[in-house]
Amino acid sequence: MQAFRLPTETKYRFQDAASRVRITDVARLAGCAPATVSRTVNNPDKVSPEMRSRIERAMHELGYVRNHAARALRSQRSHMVGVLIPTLDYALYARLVSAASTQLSAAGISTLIATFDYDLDAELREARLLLERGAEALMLVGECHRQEIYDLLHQFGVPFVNTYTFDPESAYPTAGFDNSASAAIMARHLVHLGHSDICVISGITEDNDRTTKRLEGIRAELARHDMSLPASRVIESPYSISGGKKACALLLSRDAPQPTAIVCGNDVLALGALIECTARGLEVPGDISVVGFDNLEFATHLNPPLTTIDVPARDMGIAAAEFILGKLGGDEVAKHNSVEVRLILRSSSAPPRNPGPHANSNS
Amino acid sequence: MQAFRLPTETKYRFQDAASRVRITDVARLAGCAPATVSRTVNNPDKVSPEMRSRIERAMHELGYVRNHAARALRSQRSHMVGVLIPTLDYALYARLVSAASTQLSAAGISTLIATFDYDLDAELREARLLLERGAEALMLVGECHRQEIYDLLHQFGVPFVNTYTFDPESAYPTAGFDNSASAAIMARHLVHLGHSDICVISGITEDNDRTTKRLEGIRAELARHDMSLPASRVIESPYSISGGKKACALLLSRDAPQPTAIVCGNDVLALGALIECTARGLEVPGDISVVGFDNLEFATHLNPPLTTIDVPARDMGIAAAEFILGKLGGDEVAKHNSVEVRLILRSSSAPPRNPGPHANSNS
DNA sequence: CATCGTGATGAAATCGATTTCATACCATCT
DNA sequence: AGATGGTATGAAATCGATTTCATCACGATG
Repeated sequence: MQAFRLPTETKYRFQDAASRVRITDVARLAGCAPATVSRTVNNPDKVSPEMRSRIERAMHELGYVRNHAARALRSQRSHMVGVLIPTLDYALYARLVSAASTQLSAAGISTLIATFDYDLDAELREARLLLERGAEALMLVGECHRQEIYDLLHQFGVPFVNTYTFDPESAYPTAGFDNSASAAIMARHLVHLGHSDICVISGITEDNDRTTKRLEGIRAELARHDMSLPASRVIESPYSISGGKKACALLLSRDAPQPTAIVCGNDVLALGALIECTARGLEVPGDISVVGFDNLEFATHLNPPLTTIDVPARDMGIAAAEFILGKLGGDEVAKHNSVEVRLILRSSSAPPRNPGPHANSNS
Repeated sequence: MQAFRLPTETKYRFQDAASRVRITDVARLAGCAPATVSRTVNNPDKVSPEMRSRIERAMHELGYVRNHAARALRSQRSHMVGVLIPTLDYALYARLVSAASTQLSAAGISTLIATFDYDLDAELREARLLLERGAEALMLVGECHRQEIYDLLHQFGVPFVNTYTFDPESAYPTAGFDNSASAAIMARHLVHLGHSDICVISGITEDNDRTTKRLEGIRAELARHDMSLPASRVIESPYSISGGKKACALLLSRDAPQPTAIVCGNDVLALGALIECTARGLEVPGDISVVGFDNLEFATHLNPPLTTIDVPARDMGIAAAEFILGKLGGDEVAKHNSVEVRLILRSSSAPPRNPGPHANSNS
């Protein structure tokens, strides 16, 4: 019985559909060798015009579509890059990926995406998977990754870039901004307004160099003005509105003197803090200033509008994509690329009722 | 033995890195045939325990990573699915993708992402690219696509699902909700409150079945109450705050009697409308009701909090992923899957000053 | 005791395009 | 005329894993 099983004809329609048009089919119809078809696809000017048009007609007639796996296997080029981000469920990350993906697509490169929800072990697993899938380069977020990721990247000889961070001193390419300096700008703003009792609601700093550096930046700036930031004035919270509310409540209910300003790790936390302050009958910015980070879309429309730091996620995505494209193209590319963050002054920050020693009229 | 390895040793480190460990290297070290290594990777229980552990040790020692292209070529399985969305720069799409990607990843499937910025021709190009890359299935948004996409999908025998829509009558699988019915719910809500002068700020309806259906749903519901929706009471606008403001300004400045309620295509437009109304000294909802769609995170925190329709994007992503996984696994799967939208009553909607004939106390 | 079935393994074919190398042709130059 | 070079094309090797088919050993069965 095996003997006469009619080859593929009688099998599932799956097979049927799967037996797609191959390059040899095109070659046969066009009356040439597969190599010539390949050339018209990849190096059109190496083929004579008549032959080319004949082949193009054949391709069109048969509805030929290249087989990527075969192509990738032989040419060792996958035309795909991997993007590895904590989550897509945060506007700036989504925008970063969006911009990068669009940029890459214009260069004929597809984007493989993977998220790891801030779990570095998951990140490692996904990285391995992306490399296995043949990603020619990787876009990461931040500098803090499992050492194995760096090892793998090295072993595979795959270029990559750490986004959301900028550090000319780093051994690894970066594309982003200096988290420490940016947070310091905000701290300085508050100090200049005359605040001396400053609290911080930070994002979770464990395994996260961006949040860690922002906190460091604030601490350093305060130290520069002879102010300290004791542990009791800092609370870490996941990036959520309710987290911001809870953290704010905790800070406000402590014995310590009431803070006159709260620096939040991002706008979402700031929104939570704002809500909590309002609920407690505190006026913002009259009784207390609240500032954020990221300049999310809603920040302008809050009541009061939120003072924050604008992070140009789109530019970052483009910069990262350009870096990767350059690397893949074998160009000389700057190892570190920065995008510009800006302090956005709105009305959620103002001088405290009793300005401190560093108060500054022009801030 | 070093002597033998001269070739690769002395080449560029790039080459070095590129000449990755292959299955034959593992086989050699483990003293078996490549086939056996392949089996331990893909069908561990077809290999004896001793052999398996020997091979696993060898793989680990050499840092073996499968070559996806070869694997895909031979097995005709890419373990990748494509996701084709208008933009990642909209919270619900990002969330949809995020959820789907996570779900797929858990099943060992990677996500290829492509965006087309609402340009159907770009969508077609990207679809072709995704299929060329070997996507085993496609996740689309809406039902309105170039016919060629459906043709290609058919030709390739690739399963797909249209998300963001639910229509048991559709010839193509859907995973989402009934846009028409959902918008009708909102219209009904306003009618029950007693509104009779209702305007609509719709998303762009060209090439977009979701926006088109929402508008139809509103129109149908109004008709059910003997109310019409003349063209002069509808403005289309891209999904942006400024678009919402402009559209709202236009509606309010027309000769027609002032509307008592504005239905917006999404929360972003509603926010714009809200801002415009406030700027004109209109009280919401006292003078005019404004309602949105999507229940974006900020909607609760607006002033006044926005009445809207909650769209469970995460559930949709999961449903779509499950559908695709089922299809790929050869399971029986329901062709159409719906997720539940809910009317979220907040304080941006209220009865008009002079309730119309359909006013209803319990709404 | 011959036979059969079963499970573990190996040898070799295979997936579909790219790429190297060879060839044929024609034009140009000495 | 002969040497040279460039261009268009074809034949065949190749990428690295999977899969089919064959083989072998071993225990069970009639």
